[in-house]
Amino acid sequence: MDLDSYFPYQLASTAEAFSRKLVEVYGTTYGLSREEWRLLLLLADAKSLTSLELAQRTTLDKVQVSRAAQKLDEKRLIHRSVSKTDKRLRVYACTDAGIQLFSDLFPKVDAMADTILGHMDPEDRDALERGLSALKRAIDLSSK
Amino acid sequence: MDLDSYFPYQLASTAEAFSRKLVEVYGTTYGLSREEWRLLLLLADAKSLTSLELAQRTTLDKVQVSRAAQKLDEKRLIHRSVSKTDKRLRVYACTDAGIQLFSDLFPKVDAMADTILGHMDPEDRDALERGLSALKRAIDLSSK
DNA sequence: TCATATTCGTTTCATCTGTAACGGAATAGC
DNA sequence: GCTATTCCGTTACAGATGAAACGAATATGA
Repeated sequence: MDLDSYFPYQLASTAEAFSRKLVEVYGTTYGLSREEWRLLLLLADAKSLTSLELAQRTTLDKVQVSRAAQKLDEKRLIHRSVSKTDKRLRVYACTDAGIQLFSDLFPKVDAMADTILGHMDPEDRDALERGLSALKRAIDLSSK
Repeated sequence: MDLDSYFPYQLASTAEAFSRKLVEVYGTTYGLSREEWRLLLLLADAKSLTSLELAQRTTLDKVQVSRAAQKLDEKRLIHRSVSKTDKRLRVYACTDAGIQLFSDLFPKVDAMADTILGHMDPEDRDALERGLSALKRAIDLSSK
C-alpha cells in the first residue's frame, strides 16, 4: 500500500503539516494551543460572544471551549463572566492585552500561511479551496 | 472574523471531519487508533517492514510507531522481532489474524471514503487532489 | 406551583500524547 | 582494539484529551 497516494492519508497528513507550520508561530513563540488560538481569533473582532456561539462557530465541544477559555483567562487575554439573562451561560470578551496580542500575532500567522500558499500556482490554490468546500459539503451530506 | 472562510481553519476542520468519519469505522467498531490503522495499512501488503521504513512512510515518530506496534502486538495483529543484521532495529509483520482483520476492515473504510467522495462532483474531487498535492509540495518548499 | 427533565459549564478519571531521558547496539576515529 | 559518539527502541513523567458524571440553572408539563 502506497500511503502517499491514498487520499484519506494525503488529506490528513497535508492538513497536519500545514497546521504545524502555523503552530510554530502562535504556539512555539506565544505558547498558545490550537483551541486557544481559535477562540482568540473569534473573540478578537467580536465584542463579546457566549459559550454557545463560540462552540457553534468552532466545532469545539463545550469541554474544549471551557478549558481553552480557562487558559486564556489565566493569561489575562480574555475575560469570562456569567450571562445575566441565563446564568448557565458564559460571556467571553477579549481583554486589552488579548486584543494587543492578537493584533501582534495575527499578521505573523497570516504571513506564514501566505508564504506557504505563495509557493503554489494560483490555479492550484483555487482548486484546493473549491475542492475543500465541496468535500465539506459532501461530509455534511453523508452525516445525515 | 468568519472562521469558515479562513483557509487554515477550513483545511483543518474539513480534514478532521473527514478523519472522524473513517475513525467511526475502524475505531469505534474495531477499536483501532489512527496510528494503529496506518501501521496495519502498510504492513498488510508488505511482507515485513523495519521500524525505520515504517516511520519514514507514515510521518509517525519513533515513539508513536513503538506504541502503536505494541498495541497491535498485544492484539496479536502483528508480530515484532529484532533484526538480525542490526539488533537496534525491529522487524514487523502482520499475523494471519492481522491480515484477516485488514481484509475485512479495509473495504468498509474504503466504502465510507467512497460514500463521502461520491457526493462530490468529479471535477471537485480532481480539484481537491490537485490542490492537496500542490499544497504538500508548497509546505515542503517552505520548510527548507 | 411543583416535580421532572433538559441544558449548561466544570470537574473527574482513565487514557493518550509529546518531550526528555535511558540503555543497548552500532559506528567513527584514533 | 578501544573509547567516544551516534543511532535505535522503549520508558518515565508531565501535560493534554475524551467520556462520563456532577451541580447549578432553566424549561417543561401537569
